[in-house]
Amino acid sequence: MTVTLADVAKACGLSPSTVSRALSDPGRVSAQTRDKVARVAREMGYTPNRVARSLSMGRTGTIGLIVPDVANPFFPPIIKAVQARAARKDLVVVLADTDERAADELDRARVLSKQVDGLIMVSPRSPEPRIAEIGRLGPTVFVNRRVPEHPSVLIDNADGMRQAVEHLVALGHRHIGYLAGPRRSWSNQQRHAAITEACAQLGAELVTFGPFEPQVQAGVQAADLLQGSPATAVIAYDDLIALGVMARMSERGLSVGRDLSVMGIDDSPLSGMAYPTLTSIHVPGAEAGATAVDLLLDVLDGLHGEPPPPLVELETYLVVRSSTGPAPRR
Amino acid sequence: MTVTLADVAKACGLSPSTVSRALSDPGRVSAQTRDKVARVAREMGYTPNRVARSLSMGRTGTIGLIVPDVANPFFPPIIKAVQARAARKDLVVVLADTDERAADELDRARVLSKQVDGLIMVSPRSPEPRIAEIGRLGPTVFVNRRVPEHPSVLIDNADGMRQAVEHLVALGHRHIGYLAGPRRSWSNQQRHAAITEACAQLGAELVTFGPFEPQVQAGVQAADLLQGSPATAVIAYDDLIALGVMARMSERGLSVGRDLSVMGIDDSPLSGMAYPTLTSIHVPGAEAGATAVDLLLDVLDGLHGEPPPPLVELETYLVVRSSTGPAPRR
DNA sequence: CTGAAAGCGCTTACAG
DNA sequence: CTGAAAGCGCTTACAG
Repeated sequence: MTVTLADVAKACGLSPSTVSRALSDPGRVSAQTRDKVARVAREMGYTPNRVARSLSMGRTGTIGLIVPDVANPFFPPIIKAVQARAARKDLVVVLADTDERAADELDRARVLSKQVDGLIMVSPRSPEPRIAEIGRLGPTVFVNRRVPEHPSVLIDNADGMRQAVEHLVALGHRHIGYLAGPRRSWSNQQRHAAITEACAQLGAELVTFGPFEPQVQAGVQAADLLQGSPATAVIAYDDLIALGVMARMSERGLSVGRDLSVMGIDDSPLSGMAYPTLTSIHVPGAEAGATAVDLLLDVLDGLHGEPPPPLVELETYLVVRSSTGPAPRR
Repeated sequence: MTVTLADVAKACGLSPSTVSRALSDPGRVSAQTRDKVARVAREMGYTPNRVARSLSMGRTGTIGLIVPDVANPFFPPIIKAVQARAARKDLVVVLADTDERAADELDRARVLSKQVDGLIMVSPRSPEPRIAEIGRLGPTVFVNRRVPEHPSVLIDNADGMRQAVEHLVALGHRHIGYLAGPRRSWSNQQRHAAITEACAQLGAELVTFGPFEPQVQAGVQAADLLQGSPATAVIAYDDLIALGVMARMSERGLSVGRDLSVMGIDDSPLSGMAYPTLTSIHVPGAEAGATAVDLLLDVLDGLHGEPPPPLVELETYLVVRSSTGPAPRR
């Protein structure tokens, strides 16, 4: 019922080989053949069977994308970017969401790796050894995690963090709180380190709370922990936690930006939606996604030469909105 | 380099046929054979090539999922649910995001349809005829859109809408605004119709504004249009628009819930994150996603009999939070 | 430029 | 219960 290469060949009075060439590498057949095949194929409504092609070519035209949580607003822009970039390169993307369960990552990666040309692991939560195992499944690029011997797209938190602390210090804040993310998060470690350094350099006192899950609810909880603290400003591991803090403060009748300055990280679409709007550190998720696709393609195409795995580092910067303001007088 | 069925067969001293059976239908071989094959396969690290299997079986074990916008918080829960349900059934899901461009839907569907067993189209924006064409590409289930001759998962807006209007009327609101979604949105039509009916029955005056894009920014714009209106409460096409309205009102120094009651639709995770928290009509996105997978599987498995295409209708209900309150005295 | 042949790695009637 | 054979629909050296 569905028309195959052989059907087209028969209709043209040509061999399947020739039809195949006419369609995929028109330069290698006569102009006459090319035109005829093109016409007949169109008339018959022929569309190549990608599965068959995959089998004989050893390439599926598919890449796998694994993220911790589609519902966390940090990831959708990445997913969109990967998807868009892949589509432009005629690739299709299969998606898996691990629901923030680190233990599921390897499993999902195993399944996907069998039907894709390569994998993009975004913010993987697995411990070191398991990450290495994932890397061995096939061509893999990591986003937001440095993995030895593998191409990775990293976020350089240093600049953004420094700008953030500078901003707060300039506003008169001397005691800054950091609401830590989960321990399994690689970027939490990076962020904590960067902020610690920035505070040391700029003469601010740092107090750390947490760890907290990257969810609004955790921020609500964090807000209450802040009560006895001298911190007049807090930087949250991500925007979700920051939003939770804001919501809770408002609920308690406190003014965010006056009584307490709150800053998020990610600059997710949410930041502009909150009220007051959330000052946040921009993390270029979309660029990271697109870059990851490019890197993966490089690996797939250049399977021969083994150049040192590329490591792209993307920059962060502060976006000031309304949730941060002058330190309150004491 | 990668071990195949044939390798395992040779190592076992059996034919590939037998090894294939031992692995996929153990009941059809001797216990001894079964055990041996299982052991050897494991030892050799054999994993079946899914592409080859797909080609010979005519099933890819993959389903396609097309959504308008991954970044719209209404869709992630659906995506997660589809993904989770599919994973449990040993299916992998390939995702496409059309960026709210109705014109891209058919194209993306065409590409995907060639490498999946079936398609799930969520809230498709294409006009009628093009939707029909998509339906002809292969087994397809539609979510949030009624398509003749095709299984669909629909959202029954009537209950939720009625509850919403009842709630507002009970609070003393007599003039209600509806901030319409885009014309291409099927559910916008449904919602508009349902709210119109509810208002008529409950004796409230309805004023419609829009259409607006499902984005926060559009809500900001809508808030200003409300200025001269007698409406003391508004129901927005979706939570994003509602949030925009809220943000803008707060910016203008007005109190949401007092000066103006605002209600969203979708009850997306966002609703609980806003301040004040957003009263919204719950739309069971996750259930819809899971149901869609089940329906699709039914179609795929029962290709023989042609029972009338199932049409599942999911209910909506009101979730009262803090953005709605008594009508202000005039 | 074109064709016959082999191969990609599995599955599945058909015999035995 | 097991095997030989054909087939899924394409691609690609190898000849000519």
